[in-house]
Amino acid sequence: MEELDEKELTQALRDEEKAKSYWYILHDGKLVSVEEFDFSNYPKLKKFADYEISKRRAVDRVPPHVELMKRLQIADYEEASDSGHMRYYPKGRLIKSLLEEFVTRKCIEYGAMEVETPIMYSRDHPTLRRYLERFPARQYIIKGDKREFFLRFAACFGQFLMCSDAVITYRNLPLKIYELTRYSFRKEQRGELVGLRRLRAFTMPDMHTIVKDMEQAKKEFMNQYRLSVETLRAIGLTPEDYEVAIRVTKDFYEENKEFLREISEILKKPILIEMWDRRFFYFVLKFEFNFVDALDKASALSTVQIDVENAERYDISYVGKDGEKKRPYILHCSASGAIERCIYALLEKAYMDAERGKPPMLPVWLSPVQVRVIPISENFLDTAYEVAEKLNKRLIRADVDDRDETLNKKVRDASTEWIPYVAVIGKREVEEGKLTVTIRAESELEKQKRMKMSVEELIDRIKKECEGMPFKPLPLPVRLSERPSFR
RNA sequence: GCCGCCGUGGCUUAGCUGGUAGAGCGGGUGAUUCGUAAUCACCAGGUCGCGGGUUCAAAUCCCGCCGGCGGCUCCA
Repeated sequence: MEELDEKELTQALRDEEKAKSYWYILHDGKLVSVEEFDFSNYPKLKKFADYEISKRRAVDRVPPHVELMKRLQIADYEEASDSGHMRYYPKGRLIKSLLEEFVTRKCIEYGAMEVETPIMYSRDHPTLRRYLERFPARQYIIKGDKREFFLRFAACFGQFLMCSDAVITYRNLPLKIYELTRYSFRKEQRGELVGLRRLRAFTMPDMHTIVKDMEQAKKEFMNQYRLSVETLRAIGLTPEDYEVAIRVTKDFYEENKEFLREISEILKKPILIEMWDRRFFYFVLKFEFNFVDALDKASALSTVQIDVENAERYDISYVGKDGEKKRPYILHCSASGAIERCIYALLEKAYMDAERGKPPMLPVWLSPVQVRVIPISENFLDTAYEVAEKLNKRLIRADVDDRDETLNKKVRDASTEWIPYVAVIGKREVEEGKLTVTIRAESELEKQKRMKMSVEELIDRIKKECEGMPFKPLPLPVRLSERPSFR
């Protein structure tokens, strides 16, 4: 049994080696080989292409987000677990919850039905077995009473098995099913694991769309491309933050040049194309949005694939208008990519901002503390509590620095915590009925932007900024003195 | 998985060629009630990642393991 697995694995790897890749840049409707493309206006795309093609990377330091995730008490390594399994502190859990809720909402608004499927499956299930043989990833194996199980590495299994048993007609198509997989497991090699970028247990929003034919597949592909752009943008990652890659078989490309040109029109930026002379994965077309980090490493966030193989393998079919059973195509979509990887990207982006003199921060809707209220002295503590209470009641995460520390110290701490709004209250403020608020997003590292505003004005401002995004209450005690430090 | 570097109180770290640990931050206590980036003093806190070995003696040398990072590889 073990021996057989080994054979299958090498066979699949060999297949992979056999397919040749050709690299191009698609820009303004023209396909140019990577060697001929003028990258001078696209330094990040150049970095990305280098990373993908030459696999060249000279890095001699720990990625910046690792120190940040620890210092900001978002996440940390958990030595008692396997590598690549993190602990998330209250702030990290909050950020994850918000992202999870947001992406899930996006997919449901898009028309997906949310389901839940098991996290482990029998290794001997005939259909799954063939899938595993085809993709020799390293899985976690769990021993049951009689059978052995593997932990899922995506939601494909559960959703495909569900669809295989479902009665689906052409009227139901396109049929979208969504699951937030917490977790998906991939036993990546140890040397591949880094901070929040690459994990062995990660949270993956995974949507599958069953479509009746290639026309419908292409239409959905385009819609989901747009969905992914929107999702990342709302999360805080704009198209300037990532590079687009499209991987396609030569045949598909030749037959769909116009379609790919239309795709490239959506973001109007050059796209790295990897073309395979034959199909060796289950898909004929996929795109990825790749985040390029502070050390020039790239990793995929959103991705959509057109799967031409698994409907057959899982015996998924639909009844056509003519009453005949037909074989659909399936799209795989992760609108945001792994949630942990989104946090990694946001932290790396903030780090790169700081290098350019901009105070690093998270988007306001994701900031664990949105407003810190600092009383100038003990005399204004009660007023500070009142202000914080008012904010929290209006669904804004606010806390109060009630510690016996100097004002300077409190201001400094609020800043190193990346708190977007710091409101100071003293005699002047009480008399004027206004707060003196430091606005991080409009500050520079050396020069803070400060504004007098009423509580209502502050509320309006934050409400506007966070419009349409999910909210969760402060995950920590309001008073800093009552709050533990997790490191 | 392979190769390399690393692992000292909660955190950051000093400790040269072996003689059983020093600091800063954080924490506790007291003083201080402060107008925008670290107030002062005192106190507590360490089986030096884990397990073996060499030695009169190991944080320091050797072996194994675990964990982190980097490279190779890989990323459904």
